[in-house]
Amino acid sequence: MKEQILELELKNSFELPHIFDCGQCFRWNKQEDGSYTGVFKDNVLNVKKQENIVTFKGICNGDIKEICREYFDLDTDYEQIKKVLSKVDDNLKESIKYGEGIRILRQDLWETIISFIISANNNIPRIKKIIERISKEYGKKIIWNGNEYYTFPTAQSLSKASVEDLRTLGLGFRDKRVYETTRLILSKEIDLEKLQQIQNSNELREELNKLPGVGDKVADCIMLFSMRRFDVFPVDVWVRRVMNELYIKNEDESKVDKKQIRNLAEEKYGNLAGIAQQYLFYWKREENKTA
DNA sequence: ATCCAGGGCGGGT
DNA sequence: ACCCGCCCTGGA
Repeated sequence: MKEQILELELKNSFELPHIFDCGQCFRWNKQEDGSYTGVFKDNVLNVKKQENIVTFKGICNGDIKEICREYFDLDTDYEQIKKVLSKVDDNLKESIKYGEGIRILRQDLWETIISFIISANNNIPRIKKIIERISKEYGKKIIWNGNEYYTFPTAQSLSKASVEDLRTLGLGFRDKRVYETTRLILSKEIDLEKLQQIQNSNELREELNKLPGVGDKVADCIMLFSMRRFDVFPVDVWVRRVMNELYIKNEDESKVDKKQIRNLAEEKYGNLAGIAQQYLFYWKREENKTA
């Protein structure tokens, strides 16, 4: 396939570090020039922003313009979303100022399910390494600019991996979860097409919970990052920390109930809770990095 | 060396 | 319903 290039003027609500470091994706890597290169579906792309001009360049399976429009969710008006969320309170307003260029990518459902099963009780560098190894072993190779990239494997392809194979790739105790989830999806015992049609988020979460390795937090990440469910509010340790600091103020943070946090988020942020979560997560997380 | 990292599971009340 | 200990691995 041939390289394609797309240039767009994107003034607001599009900042690469905000998009790629807010916790939603694992396969985008920062380059020396500040641009990011990543693999999604059958595409390899480099994205660079200079002034207000964003340049997308790479190998695309289809029209780069359409692919980027969808993946980067360019038809959604984040200025409007931020305007609404800024009115909630000063805390959220502050977090939005910090991560004003965040966008929720439209990621592949299957890849997101497996990726977040791997994320359980794990750290980001290792999560990324494991996903790269899985892709290298079971994905499809794409060569671009003399470099090798690997697509995330299909369920069909990943099903060739035994539990032992997965253990060898470093998944640890998550090996069985990935193995069994792959089978449930491949056999359509859990039918991903049908999942998309479930409107009610609580109902959808219960369905996702049937997959081994998918509890409430992972299910919420799947819904937010690959199913456009902006109403869900994934509660991980960082979000629990920031919500406790801002609102709950319990002296023992570990005692704060996750359900209490979800209810609070729904009450405050409504059907935009998931986007609020991204601003809060990025804010707290980056603050911690520099501390 | 010991602990922990973007949880989930299974076995207890 | 809650509660708790345990789970692979590797980097600090």
